[in-house]
Amino acid sequence: MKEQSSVRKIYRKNEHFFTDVFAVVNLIPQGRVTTYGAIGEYLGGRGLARMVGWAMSASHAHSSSVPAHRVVNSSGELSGRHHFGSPDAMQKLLEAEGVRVVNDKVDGFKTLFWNPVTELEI
DNA sequence: TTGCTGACCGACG
DNA sequence: CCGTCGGCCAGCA
Repeated sequence: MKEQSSVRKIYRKNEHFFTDVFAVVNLIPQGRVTTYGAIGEYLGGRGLARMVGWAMSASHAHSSSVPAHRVVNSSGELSGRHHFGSPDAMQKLLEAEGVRVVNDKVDGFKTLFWNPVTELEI
């Protein structure tokens, strides 16, 4: 039984997806980071990572405070830094929370990684 | 409809 | 570490 696929159907052409992505991102604790894939996995299963990235680009227009800087790729790299106005804005936001960034990569990514799938367990 | 493109991911060589 | 490939899904020409 693949409950994942049934969950995924819910998000097919469903605006709800954006809202849920923003909701999860808002749950990321200060000084912690998560990944596009983890959020996608939590919401509907594998393969939604690109959708999450897509939603994040929309978060800019959403104007409400979505801590998008706490979302990095699976390698801990700041792949979305070019969408923050200036190329180093994302890094500065992270460093302001005590997250060290070296070479566009989160230092101690594994330790700081906040996984909604296991942390939320819903 | 096809065929790209994307703030992605994992496997493989 | 690097490049490639297949998978995922929405939007657009």
